[in-house]
Amino acid sequence: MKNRPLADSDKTPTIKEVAKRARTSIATVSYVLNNKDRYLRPELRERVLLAAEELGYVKNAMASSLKGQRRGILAVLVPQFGNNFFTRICVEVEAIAQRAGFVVTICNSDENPAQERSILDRLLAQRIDGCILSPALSRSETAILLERHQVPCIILERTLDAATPDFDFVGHDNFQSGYLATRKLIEAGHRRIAFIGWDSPIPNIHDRKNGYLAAMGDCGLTPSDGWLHLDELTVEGGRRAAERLPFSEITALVIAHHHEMAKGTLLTLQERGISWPRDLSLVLIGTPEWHDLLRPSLACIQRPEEEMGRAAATLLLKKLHDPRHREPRSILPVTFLEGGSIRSIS
Amino acid sequence: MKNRPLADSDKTPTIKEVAKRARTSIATVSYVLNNKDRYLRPELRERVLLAAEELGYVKNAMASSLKGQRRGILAVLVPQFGNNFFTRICVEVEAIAQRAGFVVTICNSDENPAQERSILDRLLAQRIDGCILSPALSRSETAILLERHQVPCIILERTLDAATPDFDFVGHDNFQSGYLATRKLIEAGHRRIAFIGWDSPIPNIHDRKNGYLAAMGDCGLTPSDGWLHLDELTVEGGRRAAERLPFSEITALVIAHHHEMAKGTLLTLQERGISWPRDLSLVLIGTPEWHDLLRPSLACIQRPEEEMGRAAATLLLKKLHDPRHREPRSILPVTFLEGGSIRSIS
DNA sequence: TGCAAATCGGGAAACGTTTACATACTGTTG
DNA sequence: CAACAGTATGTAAACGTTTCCCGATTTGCA
Repeated sequence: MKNRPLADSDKTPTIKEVAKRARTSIATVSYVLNNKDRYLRPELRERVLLAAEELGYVKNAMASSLKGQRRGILAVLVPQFGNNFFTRICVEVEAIAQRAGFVVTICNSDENPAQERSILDRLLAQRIDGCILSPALSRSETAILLERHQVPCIILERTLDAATPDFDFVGHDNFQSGYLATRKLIEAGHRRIAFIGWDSPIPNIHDRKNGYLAAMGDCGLTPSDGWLHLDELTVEGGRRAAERLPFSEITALVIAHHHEMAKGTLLTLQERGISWPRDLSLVLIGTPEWHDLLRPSLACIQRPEEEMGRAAATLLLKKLHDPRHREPRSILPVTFLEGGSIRSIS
Repeated sequence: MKNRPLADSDKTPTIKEVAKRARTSIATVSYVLNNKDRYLRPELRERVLLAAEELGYVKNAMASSLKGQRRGILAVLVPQFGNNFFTRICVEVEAIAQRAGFVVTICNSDENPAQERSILDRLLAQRIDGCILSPALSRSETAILLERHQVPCIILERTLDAATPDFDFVGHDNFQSGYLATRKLIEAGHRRIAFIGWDSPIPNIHDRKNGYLAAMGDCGLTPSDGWLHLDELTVEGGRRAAERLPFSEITALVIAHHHEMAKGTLLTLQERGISWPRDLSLVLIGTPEWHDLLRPSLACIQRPEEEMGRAAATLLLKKLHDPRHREPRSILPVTFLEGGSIRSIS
């Protein structure tokens, strides 16, 4: 038995064919299918529904949004799709958007502004209803373009470069994460604390470093030369930074990024036989899946990915409903996750 | 300075306004913008391009696909978006689709057929150009609907239930992964090997178990009662399965799923003081980020996620170009990744 | 000079919807 | 029985493109 495509046409049927089959007009079909209230004999309504069902009719969202209807598509544009942090956020956004009847296109700019731009053009062409944007390199161009084209837009996690019009923003507290990580080590009695971070072109990433410096300063501590290393956000970068640490001087380390970079650092420590917390106490910013599988487990600064995803998505939905809706920048707090990687040396 | 929306309208301009500004017709603008070959004075062409630029014109993809053009959207519909395995595939698909000028909507059915169905309706309404589908619970309904609506469709990783028309397929070799994992343990001298897997409603998942049984059988070994445990694909499921293992009997264990389930199993082992490979040799199916961070590191069966993503995406693109294009089911092989979790007991 | 071919450009019909408006009945009321 | 409210349905104009078709101008060549 050959698998025949659709009822009696060879392409997915239109409203017109439904109308014909139900022996009525296009308009009537449209009214029924969108169940607008309109005086309609129940019998006719039934006939239309039946015809649509029999033909396997599926509304053409393009045609209907041409006439000014909602598009049905939200976009998420992130700089590192592979990074757990962003993946977790995407999962949450997708779930919420789905419940609201949208589909979500997820795009990866890969920290590349040119690529971000070309994606943006495609998204604008698609006339997406709204966008959650975490800009590559913090450039505001993309956000401004979205605004120019009146696409509701939430900036995620990364602040924009210039003094651009204040966009809606959802992020986490980078400063606090650096501060808290350092603080926890200080509270355990550490004084000689190093810091490994991303040599990033993104301004607010450096708040982690600033948090570290502030926590040190608040306790009257000054990092020596060679305690603070910034490098690439890769396994290699993590390795290089780790290799530059003066292990004889320091007793603790803040690893400011959980993704590839932390992996490089930890591998290097393991290979050099530096074990935690015996030789070095550790706090990691971010919560990789494996934080509690390592032995001893890793103390982490947990960022609220799920909450961020929810916050961004619901804020976007609100703006869809009322474009003038504004909310104060929401900078969500981080929490400290106990682990066995801190040794008390009081 | 107030941030004025667009050049001189308050909404994103249409081709008509570009035409007016360039003092020519809509038709001409369309020809220029799509650079179809048409006899056109270079001067006019310039004028059109300039006008479009000045107005910030962005083609309306909906209108243009209404007229039978390509839609510009591919879909990926997976059952576990949060699972690393699928995430890695999605990353690759997205990258390839992007290079081909598409955007990708990624949807999560969350192993829920009803949800899958409702997503499907939305995707059909969007008239997506093509779809990569990894069906929830292996039901073929979704795939059949896609075919009925003539949406090119690649089935990913999970075979469909009934003897449905043969769809294009990209997956990895589940049987081989179970077989190889077991085989490696046998080669290291183990005879009493247990297996923890997912009590799954999906048929081809059980090929891993079958691979395990076949490898045992091939070497004249028979698993005793209590060596094989299937449970939920969650941390809890992994814990429960681990707790039922007869540790006094067995010397090795195949953990058939890397995601949450493996985590539960490993945590339980750690908590009960069973260390690998001293007390128990381990092979894990799947390659979590942390496989080489654990000490000793974990021997893994590596599934070719990147390759699968690439294969599925390029196959889909080929089918877009020629809908009759067919390729044999591609079942990609797995590889063994050395690790410190196998003890030789020859 | 004449005329076909090449060059250049616009008019208008589709694509599949939504919706304002028009039309046509049926009671009910004064 | 005229008028009107209420009920029930259809007509047709948009929405923003693409592209077929046709007309007009220029060029090349006999």
